[in-house]
Amino acid sequence: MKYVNDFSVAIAEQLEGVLSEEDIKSIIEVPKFDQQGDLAFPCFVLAKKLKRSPVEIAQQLADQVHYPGFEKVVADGPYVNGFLNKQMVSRDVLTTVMTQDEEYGSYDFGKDHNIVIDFSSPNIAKPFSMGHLRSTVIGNSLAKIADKCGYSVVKVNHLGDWGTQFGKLIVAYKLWGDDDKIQADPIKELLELYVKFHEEAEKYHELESKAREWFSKLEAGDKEALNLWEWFKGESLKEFSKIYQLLNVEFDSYQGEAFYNDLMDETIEKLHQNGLVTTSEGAEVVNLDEYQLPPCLLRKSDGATLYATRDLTAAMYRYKTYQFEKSIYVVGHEQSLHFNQLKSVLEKGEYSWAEKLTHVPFGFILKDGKKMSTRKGKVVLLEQVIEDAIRMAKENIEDKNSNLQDKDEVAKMVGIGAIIFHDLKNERTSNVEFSLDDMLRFEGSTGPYVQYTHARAKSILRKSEVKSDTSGIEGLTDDYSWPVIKSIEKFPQIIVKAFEYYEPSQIAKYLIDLSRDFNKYYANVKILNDDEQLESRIALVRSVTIVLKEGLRLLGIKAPDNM
RNA sequence: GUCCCGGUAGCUCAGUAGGAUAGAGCAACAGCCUUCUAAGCUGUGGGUCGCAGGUUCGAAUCCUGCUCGGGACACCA
Repeated sequence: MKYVNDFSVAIAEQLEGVLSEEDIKSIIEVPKFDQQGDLAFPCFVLAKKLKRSPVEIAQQLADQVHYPGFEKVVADGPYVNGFLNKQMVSRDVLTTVMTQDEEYGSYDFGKDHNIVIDFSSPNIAKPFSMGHLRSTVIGNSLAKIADKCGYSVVKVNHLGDWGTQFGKLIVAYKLWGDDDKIQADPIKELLELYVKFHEEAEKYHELESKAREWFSKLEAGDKEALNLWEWFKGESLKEFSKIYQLLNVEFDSYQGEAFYNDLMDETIEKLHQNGLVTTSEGAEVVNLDEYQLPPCLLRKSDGATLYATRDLTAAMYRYKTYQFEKSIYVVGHEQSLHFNQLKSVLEKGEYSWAEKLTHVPFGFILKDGKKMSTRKGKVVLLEQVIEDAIRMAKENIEDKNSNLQDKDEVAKMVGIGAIIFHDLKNERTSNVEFSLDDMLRFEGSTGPYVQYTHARAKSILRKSEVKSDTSGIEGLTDDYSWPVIKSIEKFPQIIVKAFEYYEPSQIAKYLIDLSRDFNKYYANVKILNDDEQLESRIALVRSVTIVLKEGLRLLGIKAPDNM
């Protein structure tokens, strides 16, 4: 923030080169407690250099530093604490936000660069699990954040539409399948077939080899196998698109694994030319000893290609097609090794863009402390959870605001907002225990809390006569508006942080903080009071709505004006 | 066995370039709606930051060892 610059310049003036302005800037921090001021300069480093007591130095600096942007500068033990001029800063911040509106916090450092984000990527013929939800909402949010930073974003849904599971499914279908049942509820039926297959396969091992047989047929282009595959895929996509519509997620490409089938030989051939491929135990592999990694398998001893081959092919295809600056994979953290191998193979092959690949892992959703397993049918269906959330949101509306218009529309925004926010508020990499109660909570640090804060603020704006105009903003000096102002001022930095760490949770946490600050303000200050600061207070409220709405948008959540 | 994550309040988690007195939400208890939406606000209780060393003026944060939990480790994706 620019006030850090001002502070470091003011301090640098007094130090006569003992520390550079850059150094000072990097030392400056935000005090832990409000009463300690807005910016602090700890004097420990200086004490060492000057061989004097830090307390003494702080005292001297505090007496000498003067800058019109500060109300006062005081020494507090070994710290020099600066108190910003509230009137001036608040006027600046509010004017900026209202002028820039939804562009506030936007950057253009990503201009003219493409980012490919691979996310969601559900498996065909399997239900859309909570795990896929994580990939979907994280990826979707990262796409919006990257766009906010100026990048051109390509959102890729790398569908799991190929692999031996289709062999299993075909076998199961032929043995126990019922067309009518599948038509009626495809995902559920296909899942049951899949689960049944694994149950039966434990007793009758020949099922496994039958499945491999059918998958080979599929790869060879067998008519019957292909038709079944098309059918399963079509039904699955119908189901998925329902969910994407609810979550308001869109993709630029649905090129899944099957798309790369014809390019696989070419990939292996290229790697051969680079001299990377060796044969081991009948399989074609790339040795990665120098990276301290196990070898990467490209082709099984029976001639079939593997997951790694497909991902290598996809990476090459994407680089050729999009010339990406970054290629991000939002995939569960259990696949870290796979992506390390992927990157290492490309590095070894001297593909200069290998370093542009980034695996953005996330922890999984646990059930009773363990990973959920599709094979055993131990999954919680996302669609069910979404329905529950919307229904509960509706009940809340009937209960608290039954005169509301568009109840169903708002219930949808709130219910889904709760689910998405719940998923994004925690650090990506931590595993989370599945808890329906937590997901459907609308109080405390939740999406609906932020939405509610936004709706209250909007409600005030509807009641005020003040025009959306910056000329009357004089600035605010009270204690309750100050945390709100400082919070609003931080928004642009939060976006950069969220982008650099690939962490939407940074934004989610920020929105909770801002909402809390604003709710305190709301509870303690009469906003619609006709005095000379009315326009400034309204500007504050308006700025809060702008930031909350934009922040929620970056998470993929809608902000109703009324709830 | 090797490698990668993680262990902070009863529960879920913040604390990301080492800094002042350890922070929220939930749950529990006690308050606040004739005034801008109570999905809110205010207060109370609750902690050997997994354990032990080390580096430092200063460690929840960095290093080492141990321990517990999860994950990955060649023909699945």
